[in-house]
Amino acid sequence: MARLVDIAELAGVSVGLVSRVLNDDPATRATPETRERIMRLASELGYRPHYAARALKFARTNTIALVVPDLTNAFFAELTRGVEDESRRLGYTVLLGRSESLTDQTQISRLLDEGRVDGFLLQGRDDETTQSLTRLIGRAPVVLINSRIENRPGNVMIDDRAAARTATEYLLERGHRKIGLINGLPTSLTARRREEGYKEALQAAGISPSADRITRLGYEVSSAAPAVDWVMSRRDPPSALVVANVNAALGVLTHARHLGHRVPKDLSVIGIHDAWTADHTWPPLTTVRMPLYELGIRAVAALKDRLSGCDATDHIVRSVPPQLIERESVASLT
Amino acid sequence: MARLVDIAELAGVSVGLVSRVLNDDPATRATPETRERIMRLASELGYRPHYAARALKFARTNTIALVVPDLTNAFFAELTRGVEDESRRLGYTVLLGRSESLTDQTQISRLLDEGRVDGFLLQGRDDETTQSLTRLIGRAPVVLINSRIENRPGNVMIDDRAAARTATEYLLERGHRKIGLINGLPTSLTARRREEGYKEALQAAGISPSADRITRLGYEVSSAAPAVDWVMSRRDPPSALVVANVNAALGVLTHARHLGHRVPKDLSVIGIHDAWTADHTWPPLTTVRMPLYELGIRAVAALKDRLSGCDATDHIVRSVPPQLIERESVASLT
DNA sequence: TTGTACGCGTTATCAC
DNA sequence: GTGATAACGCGTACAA
Repeated sequence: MARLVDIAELAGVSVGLVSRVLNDDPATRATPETRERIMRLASELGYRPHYAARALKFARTNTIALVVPDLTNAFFAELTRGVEDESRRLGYTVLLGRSESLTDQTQISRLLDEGRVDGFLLQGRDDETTQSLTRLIGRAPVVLINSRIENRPGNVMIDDRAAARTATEYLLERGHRKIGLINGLPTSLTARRREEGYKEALQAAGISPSADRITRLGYEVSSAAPAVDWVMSRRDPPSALVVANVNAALGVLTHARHLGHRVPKDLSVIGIHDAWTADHTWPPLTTVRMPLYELGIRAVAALKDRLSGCDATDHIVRSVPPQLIERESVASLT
Repeated sequence: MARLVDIAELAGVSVGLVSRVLNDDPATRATPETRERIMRLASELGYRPHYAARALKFARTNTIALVVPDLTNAFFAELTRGVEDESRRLGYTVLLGRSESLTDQTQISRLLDEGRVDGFLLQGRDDETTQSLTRLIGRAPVVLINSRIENRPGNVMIDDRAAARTATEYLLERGHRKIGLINGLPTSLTARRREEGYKEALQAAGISPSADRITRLGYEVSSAAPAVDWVMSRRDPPSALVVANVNAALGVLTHARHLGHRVPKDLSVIGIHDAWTADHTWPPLTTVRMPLYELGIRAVAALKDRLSGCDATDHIVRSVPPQLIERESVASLT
C-alpha cells in the first residue's frame, strides 16, 4: 500500500534516495540520521516493494512454476514441499500447476511470454514421451524432474536403480527367488531405470530375470489389477512382487485379495515410495522410502543455476539413501 | 517476448492503435485492412500482453491465492481442482499455498501489499479458532471456505448437516441403533454442524444422542486411534460409527482391526467425504461423497464478487446432494 | 480514424 | 551525499 514516494514525502527526501537506502546501495552512504528516518518510516508504513513494478523494471519475476500431473499423489506432495521450502529460502514464489491444465505448449509459453514466471519445474506424466516432452517445453527454461531429454541439460532425479535394487534385495534376503516386477510404462525413464535395478539385484543373486515376471502397465492404482492378473497367471507364478509405485501397490494388495491370494502368506508385496496410506492398508504395506523432499530442493537449485546462465548439470539425488519401511506385507520363506 | 511497439513498427502504425485494436476498443473502428495486418502480426509474433505492465497499470493482478492446510489430503485436492477450473474460466491465475507456510498474518498481508494477489481463498485448519482466523486475515479480501467469522461476509461451505444426516440415516436404515460419532475438533464449525446433522437423524428416529457415543478429537488419521479407544470402551459400545472425515475413517478401520473388532461384522464404519483410497482399505470403506469440486467453483465466484465490490453472500453448496458410495464397511443388522 | 503523451512504482544514470 | 530523470510495457485521455 505504501509506496516509495510516500516515504520520500514524509522524510523530506527524494524517492531515489529512499530506494537506495532501502536496497543498501553501497554507492550511497546516506547521513545516519536520514537513513534512520527512512528506515523507521518504511517499517512504520509497512512498506513492501511493489511486485509488478519490480518485475517490469527487471524483466524478472522471481516466480517459478511447478508442474505436476496430480496433486493428490503423495509422491508429488512431498516433492512440492521440498520445492516450496527451498524456493522460499531462495526468494522465489511458486506457481503450482497440474499438467492436466498445462497440457499443451501454449500454456507453458504463454506463462513465459506474459512474463509471469521465470522458469519451470516439470514433472511429466508417466506416459510422456521424449517427443511430447520436447514439444511441450519448447525453448522454455525448464528443469525436468525424473525425466530427461538428450542434449538438454537441467534435470534432477531420484536414484531409481537403487530403489528397485533395495526392494528386490530385501525380498531376496527373505528367501524369495521368484520375484515379479509390476512396473511403470516403458516410455517412462524412471520405469526403465527401476527395471535395471531390479535385474541387477536378481543377477547378483544368480537369478536370470524372466520376461514372464515383468509387467509395464503404469504407476496408477488402476493399472495394478491387469498387471497382477497377467503375472499371476503365468506358469510358475512369483512368490513376491516389487511394485514400482506405492499407489499401484495399494491396487496390487486389493486385487490380490480379490483373486484369493493372501498377502503376505501366499504373496509378498513391496512398494517403491512411501505414503501415509501404506500404514492403513491390510496388511500394512512394506515400502522403500525415497528422498522426494530433497529432490524438490535440488530441483529448485538446478533451476536457479539455469536461470543464472550457468548450465545446470544433471543430478541424481543420492544424499539420502533409499530407506526400507518394514510393515507386514512381506513374508520370509526361510 | 513481442511487445506492442514491435507490432506497431512492423505494421507501420502507432502503439496506441495496436493496443486499441487488440483490445477491441469500440471507440476505434480501424480500417479493416490495418486491423487485419495488426491481428496477423500479433498472432505471428505470438504477442501476449505483459503481465507486470498490466498489473502496474490497473493495480490489479487477476491472481488469487488458495491457501489450504495440506495438499496431500484428497479433500483439498478436489477442492483445488474446482478452484483452478473456475479460475481459468474467469481469467484468474491461482497461487497455491499451504497454510503451514502462510501461517502468520505477515505472509498474507505481504502478498497483498506487494501486489502479488488480489485476494484469498482460505481453507483454515481444523484447530483454527475465530480469533486466530480473524488475526490471520486482517483486512484482506478473503473468502473463507468451510468456516465463518461473525459479521464478516464472504464464505462458502458444504452442507455438513446433510452429510452427517445422510450417513447416520444410512446406518439407521440398516438397523443400527447404537451409533457413535467420531468427530473433528470442537473449534471447527464444520464439526459442530456435522454433529447437528448426526443428532437430527438420531432424534428423528426416536433415539436420544448420548455423550458417551461422541468424540471430538480431530479429522486426521492420527486422531482416530484414541477416539476409537475411548468410544469402544464405554459401557454398551456402539455397533456403528459415523466418522466425520474419510482420512480419520482409514485410521478407524486400522485401529478397530488392531483392537480385534471385525469390520463390518462387529462394527460398521461410514466416512464423510470420498477418496480413491477408500477403495483400497479392507474392507473397502463406505462413504458419503460431498461436492468439493463445486465448492471450489463457488468459492472463486464468491471471491470475484467480493473483489468487484458487491458483498458476497454466504453460501452453502447444495446443488449436488450428498451421495452414498456403498462399499463393504457397513453391515445390516436386520 | 489515428498518433502523442502521460502515469502506474521501481531502479539506475547522471548531474549537482 | 543527494536530487532529478529516463526507462520498463501497457492502456487511455487528449490532441490532431
